[in-house]
Amino acid sequence: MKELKQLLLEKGIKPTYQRIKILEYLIKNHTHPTVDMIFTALYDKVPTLSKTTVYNTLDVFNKNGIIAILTITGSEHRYDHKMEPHHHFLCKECGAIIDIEVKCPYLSKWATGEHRIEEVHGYFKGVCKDCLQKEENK
Amino acid sequence: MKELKQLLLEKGIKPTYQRIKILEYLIKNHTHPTVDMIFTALYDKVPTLSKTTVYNTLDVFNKNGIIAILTITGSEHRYDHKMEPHHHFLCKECGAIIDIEVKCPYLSKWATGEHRIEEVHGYFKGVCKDCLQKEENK
DNA sequence: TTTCGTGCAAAGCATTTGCAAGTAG
DNA sequence: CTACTTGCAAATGCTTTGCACGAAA
Repeated sequence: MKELKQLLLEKGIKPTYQRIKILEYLIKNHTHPTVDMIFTALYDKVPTLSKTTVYNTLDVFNKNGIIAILTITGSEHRYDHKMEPHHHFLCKECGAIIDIEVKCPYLSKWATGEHRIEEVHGYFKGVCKDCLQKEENK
Repeated sequence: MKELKQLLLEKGIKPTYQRIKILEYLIKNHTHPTVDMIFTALYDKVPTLSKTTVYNTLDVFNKNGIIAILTITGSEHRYDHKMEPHHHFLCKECGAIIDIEVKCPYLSKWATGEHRIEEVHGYFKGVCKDCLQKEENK
């Protein structure tokens, strides 16, 4: 908890209670949540929390490079606490978003040499192994 | 024009005037347009056209594998007439979406082996070479 | 006739904006 | 005091849905 406050201060972000709680949630839950998931999960502990504040906070985090925004589903944004560079897999069956390790040296290396690349995204869609398993068991 | 009708028939899609026009637009304009761009561009020639029909048609095309849907911007869907597999680059400056050739054998090869992959997407964000040029000339 | 496609209007959601009140340094 | 943050409410924008009309087989 102490470290989170420190982490925000280092990035020049005022460590308010809401921001610490949202960051804590993102670090503990690598489920690529929506704004609504974050809001609902924290509402118990932070009863005055509003979605606007969640949006504001995520915007600040994103601009400071603490998180990445995924547009994988097409209907809402998903938020991902940045760790090692990796890609994502969306299961069309259950909706889960699963981290996929990147083994290629680096995408930008082979993809382009003329544009200035600032973000590298990659994602896949299909059916996750859990859902495949369930289908087999029917 | 004749070929477009044929192309739709082969896919089992009833070749209505609206559908042919929308397909023609997508083939002639590889600009990854929004629904609104398609609608606005065709409204002159097809005055009775509605956005609902554009949505319906794109949905049919997508389900038949004629087009791909990009969620690169996060605010609206972009539609791409499927050609060779490739990735996309979004310029944060001018909003252009530029095709990026894929030189890696195939992403799914090295990314995962457990989930059933049905779609492979990749995209980059940054500043395109045109906008970089403009900055230099200032 | 029966099915399928079209398109208007309304509804649905995620996100953004305006703004007043609160809080920290 | 001053600047920033919060959060309610309203607005915005993209997409979907309900439904009636119309065209084609």
